[in-house]
Amino acid sequence: MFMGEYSPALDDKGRVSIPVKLRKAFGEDALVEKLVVTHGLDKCLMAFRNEEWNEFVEKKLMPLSQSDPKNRMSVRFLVGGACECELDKQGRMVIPSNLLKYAGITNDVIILGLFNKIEIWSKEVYEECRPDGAIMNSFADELGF
Amino acid sequence: MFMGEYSPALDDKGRVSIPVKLRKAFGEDALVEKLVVTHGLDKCLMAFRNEEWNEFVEKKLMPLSQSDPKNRMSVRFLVGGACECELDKQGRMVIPSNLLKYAGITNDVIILGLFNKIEIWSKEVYEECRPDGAIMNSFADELGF
DNA sequence: TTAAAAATGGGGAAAAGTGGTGAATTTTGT
DNA sequence: ACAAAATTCACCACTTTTCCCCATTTTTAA
Repeated sequence: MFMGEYSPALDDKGRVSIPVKLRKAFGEDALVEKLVVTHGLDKCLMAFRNEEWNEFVEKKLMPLSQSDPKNRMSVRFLVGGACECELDKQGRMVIPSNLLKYAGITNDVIILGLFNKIEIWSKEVYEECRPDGAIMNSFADELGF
Repeated sequence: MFMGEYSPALDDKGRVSIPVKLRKAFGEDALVEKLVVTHGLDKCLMAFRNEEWNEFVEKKLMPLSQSDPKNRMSVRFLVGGACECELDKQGRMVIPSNLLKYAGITNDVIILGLFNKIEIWSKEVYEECRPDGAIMNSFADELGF
């Protein structure tokens, strides 16, 4: 289960290092070695473990009717944008330039763990829309706090 | 499984190079050496491995009733437009000029991997209709994000 | 404070992409 | 039908990018 916020940097070679806490999120022994990265909703990227990605593609994406232009665009957005990124021995991965551009990532990065997925943001972009306590007021009751 | 976005160029000789990641998409050892290219839905071309193309033709196209004029047109569009393109030792293929014209391809190209097929776009054309995050909002629930 | 783990920076080898040349085949004109 | 020209095709060589690993710095924990 992914959780938490981290802020590594994009180095000169386009690498982002994935924190060990996230790599260990699915069992202490087996570090995550590979992530599927693609366009996220909002101006960010999302990354999945292979297992989650494959399940998602098979169950949600492949059944979509290709006669609907909107479905075709969605598949292009998600699968056409996807990249299987291997982590090097130090836990870093190279993110393709088209994805970096989409998310507006140039230097500092914010990585969020969100149960089954990871979100990757440009720090500047994320600070613009970072959620604060106020947004929770309408939810507090139904969440049971 | 094809995935990802790539942007090679059409060179002076009408060759487009297919990225190694796509050529390896169906097993590390066996690089794709040949693709069947034909008209795509929307203003692009689509390309298949022989296996996928044959299955598609047999299961979807051949059963179509030839008494329906719409079916006859579909077969002309897909089979009449198809070309078996071999890749050279460097992974490039020559695309017939009628297909280039259909897709409006003159210089820069965008290639998308979409699980069982590859789409080939003119870069200019694709930028005009490139999907963004907004298109996904209506799907978020049903896709399970 | 010290040791271990994690993050960061960098360099070298290998792979992939690109341009180009010569042979072979097809087309054209006489 | 034959020769010349043009186009196509296959492969070679160079440039660029990518990948993988080593070394150093920084952080964390004992």
